[in-house]
Amino acid sequence: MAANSPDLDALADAIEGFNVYFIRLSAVRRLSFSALSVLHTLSRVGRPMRLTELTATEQLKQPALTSLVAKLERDGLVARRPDPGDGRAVLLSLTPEGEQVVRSRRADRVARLARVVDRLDDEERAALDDHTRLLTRLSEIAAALDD
Amino acid sequence: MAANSPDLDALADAIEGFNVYFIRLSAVRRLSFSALSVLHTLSRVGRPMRLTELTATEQLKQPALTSLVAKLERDGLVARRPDPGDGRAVLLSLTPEGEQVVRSRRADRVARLARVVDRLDDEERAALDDHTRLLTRLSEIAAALDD
DNA sequence: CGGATGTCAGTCGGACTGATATAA
DNA sequence: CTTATATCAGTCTGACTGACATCC
Repeated sequence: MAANSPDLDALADAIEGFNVYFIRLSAVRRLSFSALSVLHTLSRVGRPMRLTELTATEQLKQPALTSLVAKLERDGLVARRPDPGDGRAVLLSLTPEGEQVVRSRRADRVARLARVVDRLDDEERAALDDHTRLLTRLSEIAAALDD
Repeated sequence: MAANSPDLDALADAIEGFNVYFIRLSAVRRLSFSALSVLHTLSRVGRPMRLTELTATEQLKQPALTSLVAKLERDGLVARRPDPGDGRAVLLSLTPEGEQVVRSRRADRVARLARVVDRLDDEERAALDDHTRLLTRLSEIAAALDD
């Protein structure tokens, strides 16, 4: 390992260790991991999406998404309407209730983070925003590499 | 929001965004998420574990672990032997082949990280080890809070 | 005996593949 | 006609609950 390069093994371990804690899902309204992921993606993208578009980000095939979205629609979390410009396609968007689920999950995670950050010392806490920026940069680069 | 406190919403978003990228599993040997998680836990803990002990870290009930471990044993990735000190219990450990699976997954992730880190500028790259330390601190605190 | 550990049996949801309808 | 989008049908894996055998 080169002297001046970052320790990627240590970083990978740190990420994995942190994920073990961060991922633990407070089972919101009996929704599956995939269901929550769809809600989250719709929220993050912020505009109506097609089923096919979701197959790219979710790890599901089209038929699985069809039935998953049907369930989310029955539950009142997702709205489906035909695409006015393309008779084959369906446009999916979050209902207000669906948005509420996403917000509530985010709030849970922030509350969890707050309890952890509370235990940091002042110096560590001061470094946290830089940390956030770097993490965001890594995500952006990673997303760009996937194109 | 207080002026001198870190932006937890931004941090939560950054973590979620990064996980979207980092979690994507290269389907190793047709192993399920749960199966990989068990292998990973056994590797991380580094000593034989009971089924019951695994139910605490994995998000599975005992019967599910029984069949999952049975499958892993058939596949030669996990070894089961009776606990010499307790006739009810079974001790689970990774076989060399199981350890190889974990190593290979780690290597994949490090390689992925390397491609991303490559695109950072010098200043960002220099900050990365501090980043790792902070992330590790967060995991340790989070783990301690769960007791 | 009561509590802990693990397994067995039956059920169910969620995902896959392959085939199909409809529109671009 | 070919391609894209979505859905339907059938199957299978993986997880659950509840009952059970075994050992502390």
